[in-house]
Amino acid sequence: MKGDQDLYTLQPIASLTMADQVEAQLHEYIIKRAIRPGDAIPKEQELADALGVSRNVVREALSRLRMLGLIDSKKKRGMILTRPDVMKGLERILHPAILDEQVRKQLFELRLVLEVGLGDLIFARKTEVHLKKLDAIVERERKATTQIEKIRCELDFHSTLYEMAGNDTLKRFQTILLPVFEYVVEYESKLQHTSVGSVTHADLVKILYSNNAEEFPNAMRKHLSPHFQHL
Amino acid sequence: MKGDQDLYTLQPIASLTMADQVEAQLHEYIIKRAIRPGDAIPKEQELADALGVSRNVVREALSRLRMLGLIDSKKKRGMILTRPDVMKGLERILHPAILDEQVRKQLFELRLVLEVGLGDLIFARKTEVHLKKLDAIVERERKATTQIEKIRCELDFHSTLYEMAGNDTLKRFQTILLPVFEYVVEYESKLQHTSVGSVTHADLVKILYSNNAEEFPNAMRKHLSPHFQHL
DNA sequence: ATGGTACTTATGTAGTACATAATATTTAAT
DNA sequence: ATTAAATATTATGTACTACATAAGTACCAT
Repeated sequence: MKGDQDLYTLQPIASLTMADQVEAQLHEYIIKRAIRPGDAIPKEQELADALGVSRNVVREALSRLRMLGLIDSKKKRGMILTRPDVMKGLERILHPAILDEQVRKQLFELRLVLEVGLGDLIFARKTEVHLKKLDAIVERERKATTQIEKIRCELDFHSTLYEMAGNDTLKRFQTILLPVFEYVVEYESKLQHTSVGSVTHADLVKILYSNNAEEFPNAMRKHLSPHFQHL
Repeated sequence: MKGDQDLYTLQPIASLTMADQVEAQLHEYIIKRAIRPGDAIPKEQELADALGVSRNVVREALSRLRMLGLIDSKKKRGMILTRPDVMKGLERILHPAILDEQVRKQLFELRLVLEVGLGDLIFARKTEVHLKKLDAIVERERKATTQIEKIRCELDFHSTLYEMAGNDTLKRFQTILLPVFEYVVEYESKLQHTSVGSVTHADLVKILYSNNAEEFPNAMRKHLSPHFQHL
């Protein structure tokens, strides 16, 4: 058709609801004014009046910010800004069942990337206690008879690595991603027998006992190599 | 009304609002029923009646889910489930100014982890076009005179690496994290002159031209070593 | 001062009414 | 009869009011 090119100039109609706009404005308000956690923000009715919308709309916008952990509200105290919880939004969405197949795959790749790169944080912060814990898991895995027990050890081992990294945000991220991983692992196991990588958990622990951070990334790459094959 | 209750039995009161509970229930409803994107969900009034709350409350809950990208709503068509946008919630929160200092630091560490571990995805998906693009950036950087131009090249280079990984979720994640990085880099630059790592961008490109994925993680570690020192 | 009482205030919830836009239905026109 | 226009229908979006509830505040009595 002739007019097709012209169509590109058309932008998707904004069609933002009032609540959307109010949310955006409040967000900007918070950021621009550099409001510190603990500070109070205007009352709902004041905001409604100032913005020229109904309190209802303001509440919808505030409800979203509250969900994100940006604000907290008490009955009479009004609303105060809180330290936003970075991972809160992710928690609600990252449920394997409602994720696109492709996104699931991408999140799984993200996990591989994280674990390969995790080395330096671990080496910087590992303690004897951590290493002993890994030893125990490896030992438990060696004795494990059932498949379920082995999988549990697998999860424990890698979770402990994230713990050792001493980065709460990262650890939390991993926890949120866990169900996605399980989902993908199950899918992979149907695809082919997940051969164990040439580097075992025991090998990884040995490297961690040494102080040779250089070896870690490639060791982990080899450990995860069965998964990398699916790229 | 009656006498006082035993204080020991008092638990940290949850004090969930109706909207909170409705949100949780709707969330569960969506997941349990395995509703596929495109499917319709009941009307607001129906939900309100079924849950025994006012439509107002239902709307607050729906508003949150809509913000997360879980549902979409058109005027008459009702509401339909959509593919949730994994990163949407993060986008709104990850503004450096409102983040805890510690969280900022942790996110910056996350970036280091990501880039060190990024190698295998890049090697699996890199193309000639990508490599040429990196060449161009390195060349631009070599000729750069101002500090600003150099920093821009720095950002472009690393952004391109994420692009090469061919993982949209990951790329998006990096884009969202960018402002946080800038914030931290500025902070670091005050702390001490950010000496360039012993491995340059040109060195990294050379490795990417070769097909030796083994070298990448440690090369990147050395490249980023000035940042790692702040651990 | 201490403790209680009543008052005040801001959020939370309910309910009604209407605007708006998209669909469905009916009517009109060629 | 098929198409086009007008109309009715319906679900979301917005506004407004009213009241419940909890958390401060002030005031009072002992």
